[in-house]
Amino acid sequence: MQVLIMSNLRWTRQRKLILDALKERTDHPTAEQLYHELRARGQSVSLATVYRTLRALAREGLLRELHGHGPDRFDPDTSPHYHFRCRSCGRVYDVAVPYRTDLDQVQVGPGFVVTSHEITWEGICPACRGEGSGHGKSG
Amino acid sequence: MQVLIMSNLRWTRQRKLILDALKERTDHPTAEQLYHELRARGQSVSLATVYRTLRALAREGLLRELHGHGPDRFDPDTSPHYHFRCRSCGRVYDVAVPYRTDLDQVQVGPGFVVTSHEITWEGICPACRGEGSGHGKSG
DNA sequence: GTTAAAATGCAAGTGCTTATCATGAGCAAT
DNA sequence: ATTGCTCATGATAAGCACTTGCATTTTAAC
Ligand SMILES: [Mn+2]
Ligand SMILES: [Mn+2]
Ligand SMILES: [Zn+2]
Ligand SMILES: [Zn+2]
Repeated sequence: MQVLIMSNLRWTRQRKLILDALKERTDHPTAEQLYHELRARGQSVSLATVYRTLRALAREGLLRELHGHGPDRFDPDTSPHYHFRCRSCGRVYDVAVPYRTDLDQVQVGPGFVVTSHEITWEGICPACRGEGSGHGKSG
Repeated sequence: MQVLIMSNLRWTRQRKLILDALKERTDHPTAEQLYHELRARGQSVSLATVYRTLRALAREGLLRELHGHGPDRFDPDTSPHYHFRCRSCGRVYDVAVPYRTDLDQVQVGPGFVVTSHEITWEGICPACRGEGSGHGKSG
């Protein structure tokens, strides 16, 4: 199945594996988490390739990169939506608040060109609430 | 002059210098930028101390840390407000959009505790618009 | 001034990510 | 199916952005 029709990327075994593994998840994993997931399944992929692939697929618009506190995370959902970040475990969750198109029209100031906006909530996630005093890093 | 009345931090020469240097700026500098600024003024401060001081003062609520793409940045303004990040130079600017207190009341989901939110716009800043094809790192 | 606790500078260490480069695999034309 | 060009991968080194350990000051309280 040809998925990279519009791109000039080759559809390799590793890229299939990595993109599939990401699509199975809704917790916005880090490159390293994806790497461990694949190894656990007995699939052989190098960490460098995981990073390279994720960046490449992001450039092609097939996934989205999230930056913030700690290592970068990756999102298989490229549609506009917002996030919650747990300041205990770092996990990122989708937030079901409607996307505000009007915020992309905001005039930041003279000479500024706005291309996007994002809203991120911070706090503690359910997984960390029920974890003693929770200073976990599980996610 | 005792500024750290409420805190248990000692008011050292380095901390004065670092906080003053930060307060003079509105571009949310990185630790390294502050470090170079101070050196340029002939003030002797180590990079480790700049980092330690900024983290310590942030913990005390005297300044704010900003995370995102690239190195952490620091903001002398601790009041609630939003930011614009230039994806060319990385500089961060304040955005004069009124703070939405209601967004801190958003129910992310069952078991989630929200402590704050932030909105960040992305795009190109005026400094980078007028820079040829601008792929600068000046900020 | 003495003194105990805390801060600094230097250098080494860590975590995340990218670069290098020899080898292997995808893809299109034979 | 084979060839050949080009791009991708794996292994590992290097790079960047911090962080930490520790001996040596400094601070601030007596
Ligand atoms: Mn998402
Ligand atoms: Mn600000
Ligand atoms: Zn959590
Ligand atoms: Zn800029």
